[in-house]
Amino acid sequence: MRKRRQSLDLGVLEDHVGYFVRRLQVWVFQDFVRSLASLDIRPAQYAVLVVIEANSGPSQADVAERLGIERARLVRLLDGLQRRGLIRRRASPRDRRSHALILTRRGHGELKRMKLLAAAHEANLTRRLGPEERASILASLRKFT
Amino acid sequence: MRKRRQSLDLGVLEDHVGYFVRRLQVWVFQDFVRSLASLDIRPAQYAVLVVIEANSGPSQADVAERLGIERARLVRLLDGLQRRGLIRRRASPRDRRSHALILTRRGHGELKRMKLLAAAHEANLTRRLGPEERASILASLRKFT
DNA sequence: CATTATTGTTGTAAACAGCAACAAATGTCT
DNA sequence: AGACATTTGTTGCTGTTTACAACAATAATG
Repeated sequence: MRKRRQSLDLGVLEDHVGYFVRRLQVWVFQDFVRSLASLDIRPAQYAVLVVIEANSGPSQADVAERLGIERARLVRLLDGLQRRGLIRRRASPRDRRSHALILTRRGHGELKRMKLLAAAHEANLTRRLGPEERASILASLRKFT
Repeated sequence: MRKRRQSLDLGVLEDHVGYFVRRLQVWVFQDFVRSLASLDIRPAQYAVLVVIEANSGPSQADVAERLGIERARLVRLLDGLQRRGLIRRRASPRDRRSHALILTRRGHGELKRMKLLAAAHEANLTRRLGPEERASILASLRKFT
């Protein structure tokens, strides 16, 4: 039998929001990755695709700012999505520096499947937290941003 | 004047707990790092020190499991703390494989100062969220683990 | 026009996470 | 007791994420 070992005391960590936020974040992240593994999509990629779909030809700077990721990182992230034929960088009509991001037809199709799996992931979380607790957390977190 | 640009639509991201958890986590992490920058301590290091203080001579495996970090990563993290004279790896009396982790006198002193700065960071968050909202989030997140 | 700011991009470094392997020590089972 | 499996701390390697600095092209501003 395994050696019995009671859980350690967290000390003042018990009063730090950051500690628990991180624990939940890790769990959510891992479950999301697992849930979308068959499509080989990670959370950041999913977020970018969703935001591109929900807006008409946003620029890279727009997307980066809205999602709170660095412009430099978004560049390489989009490179990957473009290589896979999910998005296109169209020339912007009014600003020759910037790109208007759009989903390809294939991108739309894939995103549709991603959303199904993402919803399943969200259901996992609901099962783990209980529906009202999840709604409560969601409402509280929304107020933050 | 800056080009006026209204915020992009988040689309279905609005219904994903993970998205908002990440946003909060990033904010908390950055504010924590900034708050403890003068002591050159990062969140993971702080958590380890707190847990060592709150328990009597825990093993590395204990701490790693409790904090959800990998044993391998904890090794290098402890190397750094030991080099700075904050902790010691005492020989465990009952198991010659494992170490009993303890704070040095200096570790105790430094941790005391860290706690003050960490409390200030927590106050930042409270100011940002409001006291009752923070309490609500903390309670909800605690239930998760 | 001259200057300043923004956009996309590349490069680089650090932190962080995951996996595999290993020797030493302990536990388990017959 | 001895054979076998497991645990502990450790090292190495591979990506991923984050941060920061620089740059050319273009746009905005005085």
